[in-house]
Amino acid sequence: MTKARMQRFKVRRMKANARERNRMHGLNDALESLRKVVPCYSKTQKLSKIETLRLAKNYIWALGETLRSGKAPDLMSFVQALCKGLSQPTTNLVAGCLQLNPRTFLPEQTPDMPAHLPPAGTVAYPGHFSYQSPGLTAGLPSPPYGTMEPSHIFHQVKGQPYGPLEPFFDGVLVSDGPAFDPPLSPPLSINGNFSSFKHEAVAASDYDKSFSFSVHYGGGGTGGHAAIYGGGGANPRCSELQVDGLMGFDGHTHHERLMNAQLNAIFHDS
DNA sequence: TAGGCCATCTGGTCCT
DNA sequence: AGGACCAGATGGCCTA
Repeated sequence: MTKARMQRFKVRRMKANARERNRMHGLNDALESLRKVVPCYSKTQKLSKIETLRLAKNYIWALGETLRSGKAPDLMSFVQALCKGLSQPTTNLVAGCLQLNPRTFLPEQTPDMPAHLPPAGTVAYPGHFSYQSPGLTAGLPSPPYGTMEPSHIFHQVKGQPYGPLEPFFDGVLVSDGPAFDPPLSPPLSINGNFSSFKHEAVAASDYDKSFSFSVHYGGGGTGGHAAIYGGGGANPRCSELQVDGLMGFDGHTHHERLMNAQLNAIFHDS
């Protein structure tokens, strides 16, 4: 290779390297944006790339499942769905963000919860207990955590310090935990997310009635997955929902229109 | 010190 | 030809 050709190669390589750097920076910027919209954003303890993607996937899935079922989940089921497949530190972070009592976070350590059968008429979250974090059994992990205050979980509820669901989580929400960072994430809330569409909270009694998410204990398996993805597809078709025009989609099926109506009944003023 | 995570470089492939 | 994308290699940093 002549000296001139070598020089041209070097220049080309430098330009390619610069482009690749910029490309990766763009990718990282997008990932940082994602970190800020998934639950448990913390400046002090940043989620890794892979954990951010996993958490985002779980978050989307859990929200979609909520939309599909048309029923508000209980907090623990929701968090356990969020934590599926996450590493122990990230699982601990999620627990810390929600200020959950880890003893109630693990199903096998909640004697007052049915350990094998979800209540009748409930929506199962199959396979969402496959990960059992040993760190959680010993108590809350050390700070720093991200934050998801109970007041943010149910922040849209009028006239309630923590929202109408708070009584349901007695013994779950930790009131005297370590000092947390100021809240950074958007509200982690089935109810909060819906209420952000509607700007109106559901009455406490309605939450009571619609609280029907449950957990499917026993390690999942193929049957459990069939339960998740059965009924015509993996995607709960949340895009079909028309919530204040944020998520419109043409081509509603009859079932989707019914679901839409059901969700409207649940999450809109009644 | 090992392992995890990350940024960067590099060469290959595909597309315009 | 040049750019975008991808995956492997490498070295640095941090933490348990």
